[in-house]
Amino acid sequence: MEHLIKVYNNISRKKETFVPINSPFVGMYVCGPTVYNDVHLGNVRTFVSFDVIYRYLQYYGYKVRYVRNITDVGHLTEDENAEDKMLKQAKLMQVEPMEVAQLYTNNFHEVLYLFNCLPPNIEPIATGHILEQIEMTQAILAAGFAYEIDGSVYFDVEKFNKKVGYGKLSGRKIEDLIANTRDLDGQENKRNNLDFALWKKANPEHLMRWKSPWGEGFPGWHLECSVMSTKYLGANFDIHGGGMDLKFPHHECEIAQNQAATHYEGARYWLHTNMLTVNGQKMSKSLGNGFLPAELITGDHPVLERGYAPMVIRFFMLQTHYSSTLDFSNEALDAAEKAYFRLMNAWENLNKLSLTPNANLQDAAEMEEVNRLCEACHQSMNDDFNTAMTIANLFELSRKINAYNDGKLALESLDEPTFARLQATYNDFIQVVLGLKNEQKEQGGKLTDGLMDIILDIRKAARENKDWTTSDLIRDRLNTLNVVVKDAKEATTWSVN
RNA sequence: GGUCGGAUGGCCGAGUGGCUAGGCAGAGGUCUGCAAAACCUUCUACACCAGUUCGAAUCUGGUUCCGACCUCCA
Repeated sequence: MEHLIKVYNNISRKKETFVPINSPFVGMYVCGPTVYNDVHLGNVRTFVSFDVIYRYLQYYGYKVRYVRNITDVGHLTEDENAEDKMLKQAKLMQVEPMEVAQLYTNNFHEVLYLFNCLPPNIEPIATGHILEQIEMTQAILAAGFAYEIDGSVYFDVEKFNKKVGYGKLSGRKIEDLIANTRDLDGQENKRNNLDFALWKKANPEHLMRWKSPWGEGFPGWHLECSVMSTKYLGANFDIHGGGMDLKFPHHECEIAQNQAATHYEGARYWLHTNMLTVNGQKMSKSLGNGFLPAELITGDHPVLERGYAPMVIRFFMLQTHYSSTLDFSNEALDAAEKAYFRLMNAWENLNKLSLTPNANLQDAAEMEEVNRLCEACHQSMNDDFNTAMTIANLFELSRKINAYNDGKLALESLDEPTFARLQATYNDFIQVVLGLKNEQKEQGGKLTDGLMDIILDIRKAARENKDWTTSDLIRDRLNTLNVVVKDAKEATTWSVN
């Protein structure tokens, strides 16, 4: 049995055994959002994926320091004015740029909380690390891999490529890049189109500006991640994550900066989550084809037939491996919703079961099967955090659990350690590792429960008298209120849909 | 054009050189006053063309189609 975690490392393009630099400590850095507007669902997917990775690494026994930044320095928009996104939004809203940042940082936190993502251990913000960014720029200048022109400092990609090598992560060759870069505004004073800004001189009207050895300006986009990962995790740490779309140029530039300043590439394992698509097209802020998490929850969007609970959406996302694209459709969400409630139902059933061990009834084959499935949950997570496979294993266990609950299989065929393992594994993987919560739970309330008891008692009496008209009337009327009544053998249960 | 990644049954989606993914939907059955739930059984697969192999959907080469990145994006 293999008990080591394997991860697909984008820098080697291979699945590798995960070996922390300083076990049991693990450092993980994930690129966070730019807080100039609402997070959309694609962002949520990435952070849910890394949330599960964070959760599993901890469950596995590692002491993880999870750092996820907030980018609150704006970067260039695609329009020809090359306007800073933070500033553009601030002007639009007629507020301070930092108010924009605060507003959408709050929104970001609320959304991730809704999706049951654990907060990172450190959430550094770019504007809180201007000094460090100036220092790293100086270090890169001192190493000879950057140059200053007119109050801006640029990374010298060509020189770096000759001496160290550029393009390892994305597999790009510098000659191809030179042939293909476009001319962008505000870049005319760079030596080479490929060069990227470490520090930009601020125009007189630019609101976000800081003093530096090169005059007033603001840091380049790629720099903050190099700086903050180095500051909180060291120059050489374990995992760096982010969306696939950050692979180039963002992460490539980060690696170059890291190497120029510290000689290390930064992280040893580079993990990228794939994109969310709508009708086969990437969901992105720029394309405007995304919906907001709130819209998906309420169903208030033209392409959505109805809303889905946050946990249903989280479950839906985890049914796919993080490295595959995930396409959104009402059909897929409906299927996921049914599956999710089945899982939750089995979970409830499991926690109602209690075993009185009986050595005479124990069945070695049955115990082996349960143990095998429990083991498989670990194995599938060890295999590059394969949540889809883990969920499949949990469904196999669900079938068992339901059979025990129904009496179709004797719970006594298990001995105590096997039953305890089943309970622990099932509870842990759903709750601790996958971070799912039971959405059904929050209904009822004392008064409702009491009223339902009365109603169902009356119905029970009717059924005992074979007064099917009355019993069916009660059930049908409750149904119109979305209350579903189920007559199981022992008792009648109800739930709100 | 360059770089990278895909193509799996009605749908969503894992995985693998020979052995059931899983979920949703469909069919049959058990249970039930009926219904629901649950359980059991079951039907649809691995883009195309070559090659390697005892054996390939899984490896190799080619073809077609699709997507991402190459400008900010998770």
